[in-house]
Amino acid sequence: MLSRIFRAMIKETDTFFKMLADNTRLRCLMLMQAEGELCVCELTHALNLSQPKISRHLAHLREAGVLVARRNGTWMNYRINPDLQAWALEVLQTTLDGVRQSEPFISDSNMLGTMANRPGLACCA
Amino acid sequence: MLSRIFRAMIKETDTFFKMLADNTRLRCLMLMQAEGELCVCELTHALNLSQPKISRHLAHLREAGVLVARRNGTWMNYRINPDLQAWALEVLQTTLDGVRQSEPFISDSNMLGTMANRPGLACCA
DNA sequence: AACATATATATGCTTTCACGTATATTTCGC
DNA sequence: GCGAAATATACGTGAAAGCATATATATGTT
Repeated sequence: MLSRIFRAMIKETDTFFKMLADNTRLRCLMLMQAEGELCVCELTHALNLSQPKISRHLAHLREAGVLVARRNGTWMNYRINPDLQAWALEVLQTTLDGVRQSEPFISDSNMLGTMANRPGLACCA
Repeated sequence: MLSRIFRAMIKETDTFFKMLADNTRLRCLMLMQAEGELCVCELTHALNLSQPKISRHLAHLREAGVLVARRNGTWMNYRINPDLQAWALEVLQTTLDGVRQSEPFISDSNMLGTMANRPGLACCA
């Protein structure tokens, strides 16, 4: 079985860090690193920012290869690209461990946790 | 002995990544992570870039708390701030491990290695 | 003090990037 | 097909950031 041979190569190393160099994008990434797949409305709610703003940043992250997207009905689910270079994935995890106990991660995480009608967590489950 | 209690706190997490988000700065940082302390002329030679360009980026890195500087005669030696948060130091090491076998790190490292009259490595040692 | 070396800063310019608002697109249920 | 919900994009604007060139500062030597 010739499974994934090619990793999602980010052209330049600094491109990866450019994606982490914006607070909105970083908050989104940290939430996804912690929670896995999230949709636009969950991120919009958690960060309390406008939908276009979130959507545009997610598009950037996707174009850069940092995120992958999966459509589920009207929802678009984004998650960190599992085919990123190993060192890049490790950087994300290390960063999460570093910010886990501090703002804005705590608030974002709480907002997400208390969100009503999350698409993934069906109301009737 | 009340040694270092306070770590060099970077105000915002994304500020740290902004510093890594420029190719010139990243190349400098990777060299310093690998080699330790380096002076401006060594970096200028290794990256083959203009002195003002290197100097300005080092100043940015210093202002952001990512680097510390030490004067030695006419030379200014820069090194990665050892008081950075642990996760930030780990990110730098992980990144170095990730780029060690690829360009531009290989070339930069070679250029540094073959540089004549390096200030640190005295000619008469 | 004059000079050379190493480094830092200033200036003017161009590009990149993030933003808010408005609008378009996609999908689903009817 | 139509309306509603979720998401994406377009447009105009302002701020930030990088660059090259020129120049200033600091240190050591004579």
